[in-house]
Amino acid sequence: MDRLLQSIKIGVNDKIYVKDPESSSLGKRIIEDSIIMIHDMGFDKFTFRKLGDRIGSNESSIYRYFESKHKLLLYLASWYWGWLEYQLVFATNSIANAGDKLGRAIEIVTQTTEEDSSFSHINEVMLNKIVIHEYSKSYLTKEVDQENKEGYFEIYKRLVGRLSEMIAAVNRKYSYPSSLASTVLEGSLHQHFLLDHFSSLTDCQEHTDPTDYFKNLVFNCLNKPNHV
Amino acid sequence: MDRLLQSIKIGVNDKIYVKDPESSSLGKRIIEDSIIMIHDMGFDKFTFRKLGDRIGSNESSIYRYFESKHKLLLYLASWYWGWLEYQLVFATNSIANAGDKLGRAIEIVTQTTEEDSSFSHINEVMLNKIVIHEYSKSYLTKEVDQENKEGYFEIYKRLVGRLSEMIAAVNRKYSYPSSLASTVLEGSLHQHFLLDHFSSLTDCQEHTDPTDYFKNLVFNCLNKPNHV
DNA sequence: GCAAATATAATAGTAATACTATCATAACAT
DNA sequence: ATGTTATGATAGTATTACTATTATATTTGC
Repeated sequence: MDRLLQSIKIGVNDKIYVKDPESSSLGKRIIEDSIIMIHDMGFDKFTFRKLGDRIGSNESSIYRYFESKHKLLLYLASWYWGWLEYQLVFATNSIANAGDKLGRAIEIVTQTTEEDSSFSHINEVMLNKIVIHEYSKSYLTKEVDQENKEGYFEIYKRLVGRLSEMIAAVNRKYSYPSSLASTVLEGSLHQHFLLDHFSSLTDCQEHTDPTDYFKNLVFNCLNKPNHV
Repeated sequence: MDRLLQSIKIGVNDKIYVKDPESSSLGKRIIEDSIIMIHDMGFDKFTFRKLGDRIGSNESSIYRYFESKHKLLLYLASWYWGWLEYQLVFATNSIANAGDKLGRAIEIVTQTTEEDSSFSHINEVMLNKIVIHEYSKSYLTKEVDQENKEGYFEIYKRLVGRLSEMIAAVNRKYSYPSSLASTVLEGSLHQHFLLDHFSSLTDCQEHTDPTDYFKNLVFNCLNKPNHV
């Protein structure tokens, strides 16, 4: 990706944080290092105290940015989906043919994040792995309905909506565009997880990856099996 | 389901528990009431202390059966998948035609559990909801590879394997039978979750349910779109 | 350049969690 | 009646996920 990314800002719902972490250097270190730590030790073992120790700051200062580690996870996930949405729109915007557009969209949302844009403090490669391993925990809670009402999942829902519309544009008669879009997004995370931990449960490997699988799946569902 | 269920025992890996909960009445109450409590309050807020209070037993006694609440979740999930596997085999065993067999299999694994068999202390309706809301938490951990080696996910893997073979039997040329099988099982849980909490992300409702969606999806992938 | 405002740090404290350890008692089997 | 096993009661521990308070930097306005 190019330098445009340097200047765009992902618009995370401001109710997710107490103070915008993009507004200070401490905030940026909280984001940068929490990504590394959650990636390395997992969300469950990650604590604000450990993060404070690592960045040479105090636990209480971190609470000035996020009221809980759950909110921090919501923030990281929202940022990731916003970033992916940007990639999606950027890469598909100029494609006129609906089938080509959808094919490109599936590539964007299912492929492994390979490169850190290295323009920001955010390591997208690690963040992608965090989303694969931890995203479900952000909504598999008793508070999900309340938090959904407060808009904490807006970006993700918008992304599913975009994919759903691209699916519908290819075949208006297909009955399940939203279910298929949510299956591709969630299923992609799951296939990548299986690849790492349960390889017998997936056919994806070096030569066939989740992208191939999902393109085949989606275009077969839409009765355009030879499109890509 | 019939009385056969009364006498079969689901063979959960015996490394998951310290003492077999099926071997005593306290053990059975632990299972019975933990299902109700996890269903009602969610796995995160559930504790052995609260369970002890509820069943009039002591926290320390519960630890004689399960060394952690994580192991209890693994037990409940294994039991559920074993039970579902039994349903699957029972319902599809006598079907000769590969397409019919697969269709029935998809119905079994994607439909909402509607009836408590009421032969055992286990409420399958609640357990199904627990699996929808909590199953991911049993493997989204840093210990997953170790626990996988110890066989804690055997039954689930066997179930994916069975479904995968049924898929392959319908179309030997299809390249992704395992990925598709895992997508159906995991995706079904996800669609049921969306139905409850993010209805805008699914097309499943009263008249089209996850079963319809996944039958359409699978048979389209296998190029037998008119089979069911 | 200085005071006021704001941001961050340090320290302490709390209720709950997820256990472990020890000892006592109840039930059950021979 | 005795020994064995299961369960219960109590206490204790390290950690977690915070909150509260006070002190010290740092920045900003004038």
